[in-house]
Amino acid sequence: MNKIDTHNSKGGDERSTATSLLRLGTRLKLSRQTRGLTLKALAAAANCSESLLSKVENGKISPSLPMLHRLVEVLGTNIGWMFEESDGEEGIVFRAGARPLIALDPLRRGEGISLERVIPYSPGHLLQCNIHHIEAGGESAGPIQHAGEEVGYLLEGAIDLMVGEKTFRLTAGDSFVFNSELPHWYRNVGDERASIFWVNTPATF
Amino acid sequence: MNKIDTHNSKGGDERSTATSLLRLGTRLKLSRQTRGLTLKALAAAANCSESLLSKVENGKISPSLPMLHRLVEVLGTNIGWMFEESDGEEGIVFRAGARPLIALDPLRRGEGISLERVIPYSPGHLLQCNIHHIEAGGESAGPIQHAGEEVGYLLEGAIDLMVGEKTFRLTAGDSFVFNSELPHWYRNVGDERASIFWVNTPATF
DNA sequence: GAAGCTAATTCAAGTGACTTGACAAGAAAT
DNA sequence: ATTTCTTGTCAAGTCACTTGAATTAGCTTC
Repeated sequence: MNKIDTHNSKGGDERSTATSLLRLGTRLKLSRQTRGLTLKALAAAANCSESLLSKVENGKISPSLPMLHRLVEVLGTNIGWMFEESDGEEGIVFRAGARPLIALDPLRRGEGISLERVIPYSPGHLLQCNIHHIEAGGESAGPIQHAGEEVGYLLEGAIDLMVGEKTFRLTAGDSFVFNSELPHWYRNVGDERASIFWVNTPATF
Repeated sequence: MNKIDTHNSKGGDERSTATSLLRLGTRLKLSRQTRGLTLKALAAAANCSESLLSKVENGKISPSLPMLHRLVEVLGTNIGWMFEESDGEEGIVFRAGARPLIALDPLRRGEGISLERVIPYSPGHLLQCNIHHIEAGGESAGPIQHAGEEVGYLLEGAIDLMVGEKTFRLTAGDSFVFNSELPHWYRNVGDERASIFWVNTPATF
């Protein structure tokens, strides 16, 4: 029996099976998108077809365990996280070092960058918040533009932050605010890892 | 002369023309996306081709004034907004130690607390952001409730954060997120100053 | 162990949103 | 008037993702 959820269940169970499938799919999709991967890319990396992924993400089928395992491996999460119950009331506090870490796809989102998720995914959040860890020499890929506002605080290291036409050299403790419409990107200019606490409005992904 | 920007200019101007075109395009695109319209839909509403819109949004061509007028009309903005210089440019970066510091009224807001303003007060900000410095033994006054969402990160020290019915002990590096409607307050439980990087959506959401 | 089922997986074709390039129609400059 | 712009259209192309039919793998059950 390879699948996650048996279908021997009948009647009332069917529905909850369906929604849990969908939740799994949603999380997988989110993980993928956060990393800037396309279905094709992920399929290649996890050695399966795009089609399969599409169906899994949309809750049409449930992946086999080996399959799911390969997926979370590529995505850098763990299976547990995919099934964690949504954090109503709990999940207010997240401990240092216990937050999910996501490596970005170097080609699409930037070189040597990983995101530490501060706000877990669940629909209805007004804010998006990650700690960007940038290895020495790392930099974000091409400028990004979207609606909203960005605010951040440099926890450690030194970066050049480019916003609009200007470049700013930031060191630990410096902060910034700007309109997301302005194209922006950054580069680690120190010898060590730089970390930025970064918050922005709507998660218009 | 139908276009926005003349091309008689030569040399150095060309570049700025190009970027201003791109900015216009970006804003148009943003307006469209915010409204959830596709190129096709907008094209139909503004009576032009998708292709044209695509080019305008990508700064490949500049729309004629009548065209632009129809666009902003459908999008419900005005032409002026499309060209407004974004206020930003200045006031993007705030240096550690150079941010305005505000001592809270002990009676009304809390004991031994000062706020370091990260986002300057000015209308039109979507976010509110302060670093809360809490002296040893200090605590916020009675619980606060408002609409929106809060996210924070403990920069240094140790605090007890009370949200709803629960209390959490936080140390440096821990983070939290919660709905602003939940009553919340905090207390410094360490021997030294505690600092929290705190972001919230303004009540006007 | 073969027969039969069910559900995961694939391949190939389809769709929707956007882009690009070749060309037509107007204005502007000569 | 003719040449040279540039906006605008049409049709073809691309990219990311979906859908559907066909195949395959993994159990059950005889």
